[in-house]
Amino acid sequence: MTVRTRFAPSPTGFLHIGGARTALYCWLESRRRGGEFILRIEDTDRERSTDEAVKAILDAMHWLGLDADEGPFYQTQRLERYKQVADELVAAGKAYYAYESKDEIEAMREAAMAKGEKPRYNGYYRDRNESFREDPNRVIRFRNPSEGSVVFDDKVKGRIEWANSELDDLVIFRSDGWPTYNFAVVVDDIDMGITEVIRGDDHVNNTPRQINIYHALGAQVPEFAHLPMILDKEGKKLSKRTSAVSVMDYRADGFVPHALLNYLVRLGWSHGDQEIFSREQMIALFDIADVNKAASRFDTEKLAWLNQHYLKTDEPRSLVAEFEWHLERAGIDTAHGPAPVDVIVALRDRVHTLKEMAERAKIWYAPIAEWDDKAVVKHLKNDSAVAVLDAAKSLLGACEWKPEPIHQVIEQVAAKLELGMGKIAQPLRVAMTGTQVSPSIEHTIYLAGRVEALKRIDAAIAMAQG
RNA sequence: GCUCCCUUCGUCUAGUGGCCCAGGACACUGCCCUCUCAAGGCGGGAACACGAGUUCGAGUCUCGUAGGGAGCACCA
Repeated sequence: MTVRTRFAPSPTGFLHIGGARTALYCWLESRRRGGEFILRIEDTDRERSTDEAVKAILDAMHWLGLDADEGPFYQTQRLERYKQVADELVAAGKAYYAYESKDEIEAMREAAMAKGEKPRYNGYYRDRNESFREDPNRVIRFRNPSEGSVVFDDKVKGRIEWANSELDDLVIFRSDGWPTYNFAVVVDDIDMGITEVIRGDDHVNNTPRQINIYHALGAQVPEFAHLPMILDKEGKKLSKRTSAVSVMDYRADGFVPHALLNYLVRLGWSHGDQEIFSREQMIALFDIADVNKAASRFDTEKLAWLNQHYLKTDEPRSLVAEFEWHLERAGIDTAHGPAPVDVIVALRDRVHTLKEMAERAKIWYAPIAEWDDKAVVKHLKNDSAVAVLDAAKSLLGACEWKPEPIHQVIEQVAAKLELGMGKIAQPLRVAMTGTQVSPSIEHTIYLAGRVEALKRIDAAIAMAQG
């Protein structure tokens, strides 16, 4: 039987980090085993689901490169099917109509709590065999077994056993005519032939009751794998207030998809001491059975390290499109100025993100906005600065315009004036950028372009003499 | 309250009874390299939650304790 996994988000917000990792693990598990990956949108909560959220999730999945083989399927389009299955269950005596109001249910829960018991349905209609009637409170409840226990072997958590006496008769069809989550998922997973249910471990508690529904429906129970949560730096639940949670926020912050994927795959899973994984390696090596049981914390600094790793090692051309997206967002006009690919080469081992790179790239696309006074005083207002700038200017006017020849020019200036590189590079750096920090001097000059570089040297000479 | 789950350096993790006075990575830190900033190279400090038990031997098995988490909805 071919392996089929699915990612089933509810469209009530953006794709967040935890969801992205779940999607990644589902995707990897299906890819490694030559199976299929299905995307399903769980939108039965009509109040909270939105089309914008659906689009945001799809966009994020696409940006990450987690392509689905089937779907997206929408639960709202499968209402008739859920009705049909629920009716079958009622007809077979495995589910029944119940007519308590929400207030009555609430009172029931409070009474149970007061007695120190688990709040649950008291089973009033369980054996009353009431027939269908029009009633605003009409729901369908599943007749959960009252004896024995449910056992399953979770691929992450191990063996879990649950006494049926702990479970009550859950509502599978609400009074508003929509199925509930626990019912819809089971029907969907059966219909879609899902063999591996991989999801967050907040669903562990739902699993026994879902297994009972599988049994009632006479369906094969899939394998389950419940992933531990991802916490924030403080070990608290990830929340928008304390950290970036949306995948697309990470894009805006300048991370590349591969780095995020690599970070996520290592959060809760490992392969010996290996830290860096190409997509192919992830697919070949990942195994859901090797995932850790404990929750883990999201560490942006390690993500940043991985991001820089990919900025440094990826083919620069492959980063251009994403980098241009950031340049545009930073309000930079690239009509004039260096080729973005050259900027990437000059800056990639000096920044951790593409956002930072775009910020630093500004000095080559627009005039120097402000001069760092300390830099000017230290490197331009001294005995040798003017001579250095003059010498550089005349040689740069004629050399081939590439980093290597420019480097030769710098060395010639140093030799001619009998000065160390520090005395040569710093005045030129201030001339080019207005600051004392930038990439290697030959790249800094190269990126400015010959005309602009000479203009900036002239301006610096004027300043040095002024 | 009840049920279920979790617990190795600050963080992510390796470890499936002896190879572990616990290995790697991020972060931090010392030195080297160096035109600035980085990057890079070589070092350093840093952990088996606690207590019993099983065993010749326990991070690894069992049981308790403590701490953390999830769920107990006509939300997914």
